[in-house]
Amino acid sequence: MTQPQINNWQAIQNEVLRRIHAREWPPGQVIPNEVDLAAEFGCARATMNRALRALADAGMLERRRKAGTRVALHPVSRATLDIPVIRQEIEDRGLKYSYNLIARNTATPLASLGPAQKALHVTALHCANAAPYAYEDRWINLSTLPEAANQPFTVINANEWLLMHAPFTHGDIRFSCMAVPAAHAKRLGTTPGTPVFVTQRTTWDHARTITSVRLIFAPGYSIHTTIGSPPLAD
Amino acid sequence: MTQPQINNWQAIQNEVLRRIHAREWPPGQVIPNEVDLAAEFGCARATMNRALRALADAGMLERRRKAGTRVALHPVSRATLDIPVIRQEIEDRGLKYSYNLIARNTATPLASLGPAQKALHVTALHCANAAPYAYEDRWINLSTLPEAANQPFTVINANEWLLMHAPFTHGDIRFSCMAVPAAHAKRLGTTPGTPVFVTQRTTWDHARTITSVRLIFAPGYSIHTTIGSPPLAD
DNA sequence: TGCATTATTATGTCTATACATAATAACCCC
DNA sequence: GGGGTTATTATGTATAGACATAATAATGCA
Repeated sequence: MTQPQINNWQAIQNEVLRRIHAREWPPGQVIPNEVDLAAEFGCARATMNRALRALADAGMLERRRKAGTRVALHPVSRATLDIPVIRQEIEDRGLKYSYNLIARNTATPLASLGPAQKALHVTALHCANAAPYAYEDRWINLSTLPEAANQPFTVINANEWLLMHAPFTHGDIRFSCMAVPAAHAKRLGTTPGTPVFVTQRTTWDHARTITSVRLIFAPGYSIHTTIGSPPLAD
Repeated sequence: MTQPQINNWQAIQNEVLRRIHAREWPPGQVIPNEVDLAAEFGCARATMNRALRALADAGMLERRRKAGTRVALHPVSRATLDIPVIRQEIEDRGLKYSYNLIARNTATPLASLGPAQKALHVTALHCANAAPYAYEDRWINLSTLPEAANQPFTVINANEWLLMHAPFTHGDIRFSCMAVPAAHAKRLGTTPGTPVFVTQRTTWDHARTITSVRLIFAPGYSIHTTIGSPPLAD
């Protein structure tokens, strides 16, 4: 069984995937260990490890020390979705981006930023080809970012300014939908009650909140992504 | 500069992340090459490579041969979201899962499955604690999966049967929202026009479509995920 | 000057070896 | 037989060295 001599990890990954899809290794089954597989494929264990680890990262395999490697019972559909800067998202669609600040004032936020503290409240409208694209309702934590108080956010939007001046360590996103409130319907070029897509995002720099933003998208918005990738060889 | 002697890739990754967040390596900047960094950290190049590659996978760095490694200009928020089996999603929330088949018949699908072919059309309702959770509208490609024709889908739901009998190689998901159609409003325990979250998913086995499913969730549904992970050391 | 060819360079990957670590299996003693 | 200790095992990771590859920079020629 030292025949095939596949010695690049992607080819090995493909072969392992093939065996999983072909049910040679059905869900839940423990597959041979790295040493044996490396011998079978005629490669080093490190290479085998690379291939199997990548598949484990993708959710296709489950690995545990001593217990071995098994095919995931529920080949969990793990999708990675990139959340782009709004400008980029619009320009990638070949549309012209524009931005309008609606309001900007200092106040005490409700809850999203954590314990009550002074924050900057910014509302704005992002447009694509002059048509409403998304309404932004943002709170910026002034105790984390005092320099934000000097920013007008009239030309440079808060999203991009924050990315340049306050990179976050981690964040938290929620996707939902709601009936557009009467107050925002006209801005988004629609009528009150129309279903709209909403994303609510909070970002932190270590333990301190940076910003919490809600984006209400104009009707028709959707997010698209993929699971896995089409196999190269058919 | 051979002092620190950090020789595990995760510690190195953290240190690199620290430098990025601390703006020692601002966005867009090219960072030293692997050989130099390995020397600085007192580790092997392979270890340095592992750390930097992981960060590149996470979207924090951009790497190109010869050009070198640079800090991503837009630290693209790359979220990985797991799309679970509905039963699991419901049971994970501590609720009791139940399933009701609504209809099942053979017909020619519209477009989602590709060129017109015979398909099985299944509609069903997923419930959590007996309350409507999601309405499922699914087409199963019978030319790819003829054995699906013999499945009643009365007890075992199509989602789980397909996972067990027809693993997919890749797929495609779209998240959006809409006003619930009058035909489904009652089933979902709501009134026509209410905004509801919708996911449309198509999966393939190599070049052949397996199934295309639309899930209309009951009002209030949302998807939650995170970007990055809270730093260990604060 | 402009274009094609050739060096250079940083990342990408593979190898063989070694040790660390977590988890199970085996064992031994009471 | 039960419970705690030890051995075994598979993955996880680190290392040094080597070659592959892509992309840029330098060079040379018309």
